[in-house]
This record gives sequence, C-alpha cells and structure tokens, in this order.
Amino acid sequence: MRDGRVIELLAWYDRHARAMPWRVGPADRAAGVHPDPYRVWLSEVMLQQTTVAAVRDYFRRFIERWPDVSALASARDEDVMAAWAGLGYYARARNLLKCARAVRDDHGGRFPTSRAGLLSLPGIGPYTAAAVAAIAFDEPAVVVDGNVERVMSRLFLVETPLPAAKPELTALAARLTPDERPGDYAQAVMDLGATICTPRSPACGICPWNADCAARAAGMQSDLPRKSAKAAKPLRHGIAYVARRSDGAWLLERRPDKGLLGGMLGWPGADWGAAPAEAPPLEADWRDPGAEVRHTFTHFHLSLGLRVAKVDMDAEPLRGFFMPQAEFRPAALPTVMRKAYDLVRATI
DNA sequence: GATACGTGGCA
DNA sequence: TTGCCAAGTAT
Repeated sequence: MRDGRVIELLAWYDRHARAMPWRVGPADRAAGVHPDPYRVWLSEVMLQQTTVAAVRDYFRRFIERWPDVSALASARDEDVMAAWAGLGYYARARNLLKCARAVRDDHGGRFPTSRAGLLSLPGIGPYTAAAVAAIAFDEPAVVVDGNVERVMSRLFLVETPLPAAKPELTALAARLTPDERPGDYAQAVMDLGATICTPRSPACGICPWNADCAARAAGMQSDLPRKSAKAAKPLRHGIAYVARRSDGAWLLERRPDKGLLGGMLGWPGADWGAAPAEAPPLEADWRDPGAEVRHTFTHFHLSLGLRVAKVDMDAEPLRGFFMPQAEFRPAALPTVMRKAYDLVRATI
C-alpha cells in the first residue's frame, strides 16, 4: 500500500531525521548502508522507557567497550551492571547479557532476522522485536511505542484510554506501515512523536500530517491519548548502612537478581517498608549523620535514613563484602545508592 | 489486565 | 514541590 500520508512522512523524515549514534540516516540508508543489528538492538533496549538524551553516552560507552555481540556475551556480569548503573530498569541489563549469550550459544552469533525470532529472546518484547526487524532487517513489522500510540490516537481521534486502546492503535498503525522503507518509516513516526506530536503543546503548525489529523480538526490534540488514572505512590522508609574500613574499603552488598535494583551493588540494610527497620550488617559504633535520601521509584517514594561507621581491619560483616577503595566507583551504584554515598562521603 | 520495575527533565 | 512523562518487558 502506498498511502499518501506515508510518502509525506518519509519526505519529512528525509529532511528532518535526527542524527543519533546508532542510526543510519535516510541518505546513507538510501545509498545502501545497512544498520548493524547489534547496535540497533542495544539502542532499542536502552531506549525502553528512557529518553534519547539519557541513552547517548551509555550507548557510546557500551559500543566502545563491547563493540559486537560476541564481546558483550563474554563480558563479566558485574562489569555490565556497573556500566548500566544510573540508567534504570536494571532487568534490562540482566536480560541484555542473557540475550547476547543466547545469540552466541543458540543462534551462531547472529541475531534472528525476523520479528518472530527476535521475540523469543530475553528482554525483547513486541516493540523491540518489531523495531529491530524493521530497522535492521527491512521487515514491514508494525512498530508501536509510546510515540506511535500518541500519534495514532490523534491522527484517528481514538478516545479509548490507554492501555485498553493498545490493540486498536496497533491495528491503525498496521494499516499505515509500508512494505518499503519500513525501518525509516518506524523511525519517522517516532521522530514525529518526539519532536512535533509531543505529549504537551504539539506543534501542529509544522506537522506533515496536520491536514489529515482528526484530533486537530476537532481541537482535541492536547487531550489525546487519554490514559487510565494511575495509583498514588505510597511512602516507604528504610535505612542504609555505610561502613568504611580503616584501609578505605567500603562495605557493599550485591542485591539478588530478582526485584528492585536486582543484580546491582548497594549499601546493606533491611527491606524498605512502612517504617524504617534497623538491620546493621556488622557490629560497630553506628552514627546517624542526620540526613536522609529522598528518592522516587516507579511505584513508591522512599525516605532512606543513614548510618555510618568506621571499622577496624578485623571487622567481620554479617552481610556483604568489603570492596577495596581502589575498586570502588560511585558511578557503578544505582542512583539511590549513589545519593546515599554523596551524603556521607564528606563525613566518613 | 494489573503490577513491578529507575531515572532525570520539565511545567 | 509535585506529578507527569520517555523508543517496554516480564510475570
């Protein structure tokens, strides 16, 4: 199907595509340059629920350190988790390694080239499978992310709230998805959503689809897509124990793979709950610095109290391990733990 | 279908 | 300051 709207959008993309470290621009793509599936996959995983601005430097560091899927598959878990620290949604990093190793062990070192094949890999869901298939392998897969949902809901004036509207929006997106240039088309809709058809104050005046947009015709573009109300975030409390040995080593623990901050380093402490629970990881003269970390996760606010202690070389922790000062990098901590470090570093 | 899962930017 | 939001996936 050669829809006039698709031709208009691709022409807009040819002029306005954003340059990104993982992207092959429309001019190079037309000249026969093919994107590297590894880079496309890595960028798409990093971009899940994450802004382009936040991803750029992480992507560059990953590519510099692990230039292909084989290198990543051979990486140490702790190095990948440390490199991911600060980007959030750490299950993505654990699944990234699982996926790289599955590609190496079960697929001869090459990514599956179809949406269906990609979908079977860890950390690759409907969106990422379609995006990689379309961008890296020219499959006319239907790519539906938050941008596409917003654009389709406006273009066709869909008033059903998300997430219930997802099947309807996917069907509408499927009607527009072209057999030619499916990768450029997918990136074009996402660029449109990111730069023009934005959540607030969409720039309809310069939109290549403004003449076709039902929501704009009805003056409803800023009211769509509708979304179901979200639950309020409860406030949880906890205590982080920061101990430093006389040789400068820090007492840290590796969090279990499942659950919040899974697989990441952190300061020992009890689970966070309705009230702060005391759970010192070793016997020491714990001092309360009188500061707290405030942090908001996806589904709760956290008030994290602090305890600090200086301990001798013979200290034996009940939990965790002492990481030598030379190996300790605050940047390898998830943000909430790095905030705790920032508050106590001057006092210990 | 509902819930768990991070973080930083912006109005 | 608070709430919303960003190229979702797993269970």
